[in-house]
Amino acid sequence: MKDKYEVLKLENQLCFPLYVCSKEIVKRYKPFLDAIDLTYTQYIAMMVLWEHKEMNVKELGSYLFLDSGTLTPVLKKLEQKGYITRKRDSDDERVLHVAITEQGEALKDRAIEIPAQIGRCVQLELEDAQKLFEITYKLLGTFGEE
Amino acid sequence: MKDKYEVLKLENQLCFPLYVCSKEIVKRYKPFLDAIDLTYTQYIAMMVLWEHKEMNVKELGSYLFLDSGTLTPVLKKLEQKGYITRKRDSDDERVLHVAITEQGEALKDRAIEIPAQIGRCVQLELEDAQKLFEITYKLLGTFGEE
DNA sequence: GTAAATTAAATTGTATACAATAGATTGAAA
DNA sequence: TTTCAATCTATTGTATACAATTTAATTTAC
Repeated sequence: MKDKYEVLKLENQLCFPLYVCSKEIVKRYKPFLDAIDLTYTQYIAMMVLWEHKEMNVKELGSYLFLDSGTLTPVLKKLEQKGYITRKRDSDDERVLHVAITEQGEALKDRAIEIPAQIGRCVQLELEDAQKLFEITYKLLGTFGEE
Repeated sequence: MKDKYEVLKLENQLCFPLYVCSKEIVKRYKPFLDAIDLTYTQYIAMMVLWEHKEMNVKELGSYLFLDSGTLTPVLKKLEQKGYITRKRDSDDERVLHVAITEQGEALKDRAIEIPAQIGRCVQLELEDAQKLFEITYKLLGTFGEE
């Protein structure tokens, strides 16, 4: 008879390899991101702003699945570096607008090679990468609902 | 013509949904792990020790993809709680052996329902879960090589 | 029109992660 | 055997994450 504790073995967990893959890939970004003086969290925040130019903290958080507790210090750093501005909404002082600066815009050209560089670091066949992308996005879609 | 910055859009990244899925699932462990007073990192360390009873920090780190910088405080916490012991190897004082205690062993019975509870929280079809497991483990296998 | 509820950010506290370094011990090489 | 290199754990410093709370502003109820 099978050990009833089989379900508690690390190798039988689904979350664990996901957690490791996430960490390991993020780690591989480091040398490339160091070159443009960004952390991974700062990088994904910049990605949203490269695309949308302007956004408040709440919206940005819903894109990134991060709350203000995480974003506030990240955005202050990006402001210090001159890549974004932070300004309160004049109609609703609770809301803080984050907007990309020229300097932040310029950073885009220095970042453009990163996705391909990471692609070369991560040894995954195209088919697997596509499937992984598909499944994780499907899962991610279930998180908003509660 | 397609925007050359397309590759920098958040929605075109593979790492991002992986990173979000990992975080969101780990978050879902919290209420269940709170009930047995473990954090996620403590939980996966205990999983290895439930299975192997005894192990040094280096080995444990290679199972968990964590270094001593992360593990040292985690293991000290588990020792405080009485779930493990930490003892230097008498032949090689550099090595620290971690071993499960009776109390740690007993915790296994309180944890045994957690995998099924998480399974009910995560809305993923069996086929997708299997595929995700397969791909992430394949990827994880490429990390050791460098 | 004002009290109560809600909302958005920020703050606080705890727990990871990890790079880099340090400290101690052991192994290897000469 | 003694010096140098390698190994293992711990420490330090930085940056997340997130729960819980706080603060300030706005909205809703009445």
